[in-house]
Amino acid sequence: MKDVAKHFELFLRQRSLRLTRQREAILKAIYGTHRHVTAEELYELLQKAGDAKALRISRATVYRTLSLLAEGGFVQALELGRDRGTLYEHTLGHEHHDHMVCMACGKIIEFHDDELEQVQAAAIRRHGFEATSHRLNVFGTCAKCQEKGKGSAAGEAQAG
Amino acid sequence: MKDVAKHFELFLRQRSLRLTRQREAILKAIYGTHRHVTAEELYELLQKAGDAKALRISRATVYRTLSLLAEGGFVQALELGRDRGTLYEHTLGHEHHDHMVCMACGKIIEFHDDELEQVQAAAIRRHGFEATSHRLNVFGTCAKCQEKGKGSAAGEAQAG
DNA sequence: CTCGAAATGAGAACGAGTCTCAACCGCGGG
DNA sequence: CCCGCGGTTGAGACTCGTTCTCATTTCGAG
Repeated sequence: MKDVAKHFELFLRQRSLRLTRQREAILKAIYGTHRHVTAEELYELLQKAGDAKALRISRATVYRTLSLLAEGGFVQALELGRDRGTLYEHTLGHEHHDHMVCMACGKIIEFHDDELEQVQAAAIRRHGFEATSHRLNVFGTCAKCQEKGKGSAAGEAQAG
Repeated sequence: MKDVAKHFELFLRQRSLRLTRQREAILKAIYGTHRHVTAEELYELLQKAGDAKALRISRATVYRTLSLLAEGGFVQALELGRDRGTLYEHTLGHEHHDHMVCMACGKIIEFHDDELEQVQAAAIRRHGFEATSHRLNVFGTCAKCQEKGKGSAAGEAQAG
């Protein structure tokens, strides 16, 4: 986290941007949670935290900073349908991973598989495409919810 | 296409829904293009086409029908960031495929790889998850744009 | 400390998508 | 072939995530 702050400062300096209290607070906030948060959640979180230090942060600043952090690779946006807003997760200290979203309980599970990455990369290359990033989102039912659902009613959920 | 209309009629009948001229027109429109279209594009398209037949279709109906078609598995939604709206593609006659999005020219390339699918399925199963669907979106530069970019300026684009 | 430029706050604006509800019309029954 | 029930539609209001505007504040180099 100390490290991250350093990196962020450097990143800003490189682009002649300023290190403001707001930006610091936002970086700290998103690195202080292990969850996937929306801009709004982060905003509310910062409202509370900020009261103590008399530091008000507007919604606009949260959005702006989140974009900045995404550009710098400090956070990553996750888009899982237009119903919820964009979710953010911090990236430093988390290697690339994919997401499984449980349609029953809403849990988001991160996973990583080397073989999968390799096969993916190969398939993409085979098509002459040069990938800079990729996102795999899996929708379905997590282990826990499979248990729960065994006797009782069934679920729905579908698409491709 | 004739086939699809039949299937759709059946689908509606099973759910005691009605086959209206609007629904027919929308189904026909989305099966009449090979592109990925937004609800808005489809709406405009239908405005023109409808003038001839004096059939006006409202935006609401386009959205409603698109959802219905998605439920029935006739179309599939593609979400590639909040900047554009949701894209739709018809599914019947198209097996499952993933998407590569060129950040330079905006082209969307569909591809499919059996090995990839298998490895994916295995990785997911290994985590005790039961998948009902998944989406792999790859962002980068298509072969054509790689050529173009070779001598001149570079591109940006990034994320995970 | 000074000053210019970047950053912020508040709220207006935007836009994709949804909702409302009166008018409409598929479609099964008579 | 007409009737009527209730699903469907159109128009536009509405929602809500996100971006924009612009006056004011605040970094931070000198």
